[in-house]
Amino acid sequence: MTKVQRESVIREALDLLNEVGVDGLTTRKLAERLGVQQPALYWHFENKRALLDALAEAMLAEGHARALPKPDEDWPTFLGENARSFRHALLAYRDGALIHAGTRPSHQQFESIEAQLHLLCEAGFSPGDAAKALLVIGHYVVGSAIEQQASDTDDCHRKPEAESVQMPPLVAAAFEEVGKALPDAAFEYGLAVLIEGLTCNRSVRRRSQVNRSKK
Amino acid sequence: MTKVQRESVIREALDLLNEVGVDGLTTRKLAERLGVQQPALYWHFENKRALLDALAEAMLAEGHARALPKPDEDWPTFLGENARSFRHALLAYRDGALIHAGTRPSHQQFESIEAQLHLLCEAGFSPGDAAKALLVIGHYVVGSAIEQQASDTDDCHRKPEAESVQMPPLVAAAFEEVGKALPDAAFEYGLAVLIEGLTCNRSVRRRSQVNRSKK
DNA sequence: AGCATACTTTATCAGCGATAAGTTTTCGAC
DNA sequence: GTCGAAAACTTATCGCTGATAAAGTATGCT
Repeated sequence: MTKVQRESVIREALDLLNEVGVDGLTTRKLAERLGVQQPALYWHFENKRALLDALAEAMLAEGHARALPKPDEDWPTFLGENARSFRHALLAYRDGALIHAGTRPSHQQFESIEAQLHLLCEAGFSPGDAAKALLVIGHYVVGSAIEQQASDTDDCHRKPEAESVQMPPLVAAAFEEVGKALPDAAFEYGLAVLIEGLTCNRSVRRRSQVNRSKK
Repeated sequence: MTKVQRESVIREALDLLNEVGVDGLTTRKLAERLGVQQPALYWHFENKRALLDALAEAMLAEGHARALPKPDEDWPTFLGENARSFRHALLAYRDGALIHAGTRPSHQQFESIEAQLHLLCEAGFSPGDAAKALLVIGHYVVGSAIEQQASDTDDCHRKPEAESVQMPPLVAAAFEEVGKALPDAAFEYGLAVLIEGLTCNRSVRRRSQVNRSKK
């Protein structure tokens, strides 16, 4: 079966990714792991971008468990759980967020998006607002995951103690308070802010819709 | 003066970036433009990453006008203007957001951050919450800019009419409503949601702080 | 047996970032 | 003015990358 080979390529690529990062993920290293010559990969994937797209899709399929709302879930908790699940999938592999960025939603994801839009529209969102809400949360998750993974990779190549000296007082205090916590704390803070903003926005919009409907 | 040359390299690199994108931005093409041999660039920049970092810094210096709050600006409008200005700077050059991502704040930016934190702390934010708020908005701006520029680059290589056929109804309706508007509409929506969430969150936190202070 | 399809190999390409070592330019001190 | 050092650039070359062409091998259907 051809599918078996293709999926084993993806598995090995994800493993390799975690060891060397996206810059070190070369077709030759991957081929060597698979006990195969490098051009053999081009039978299964048109080019490297197609391979990376497949990796992004596999990461989501593997780690993004909460793509669909549970039976009687209200929309704010679903949006939160969905964002956490999405983020978890992106962070599960080195440079995962970067690889995901720039990937268009695959056709099999359409049904998940449909269900998500359905949930929001039943709560009073217009289709456009619902789509924007999903987009906004997605952008936030991707943005914070990218920056977190970027700073994970960075770390060493900077003067270790020289920075604290020339830091202004509030920056230093903020570093103190937020630098000790896990980066998840900042993410959760932003996620709560976003969802709270959506609920506020929703009630405002409903009111103005009522006003507007009187004409 | 050595600075003159270095800055002219950056200028030409930014021009070239807009023509060919970050993947096409090679040291050879850049050197050719400058009427110089390729290794000459390594006199001014240690490696390509250093050049890209300089580009990111130059982009902000050039386009990010609202890094500091105006004299009597209230914090929600400043955060909005600041985010718009930041986004504008990232979008001014092709793949600008991607180049910016993974760049640590340069030391000259510290004073801007200090002023921003100051504004928020005077409004009642704790230093940690203020830092988280700035981080969150920054992540959102970067995330949406990256995805917007990624889809700008994409465009052509997909079946043009086949997609609308197999789209579920709500996805299609959302595409209709949000696809026609400029991508700025979605960004502005999210920005408003974020800031509204911050104001709500602020008042809640103040109340609970009052409660807690009674002990 | 024969033949097409699926898969892999060998050989090779142009292009990339980077380094080493030598050459020219610039410019201030004397 | 010239001389020497530092700055700026060139020539030559390296190892590695993604990618293609063409030839080879296995598999399985008729």
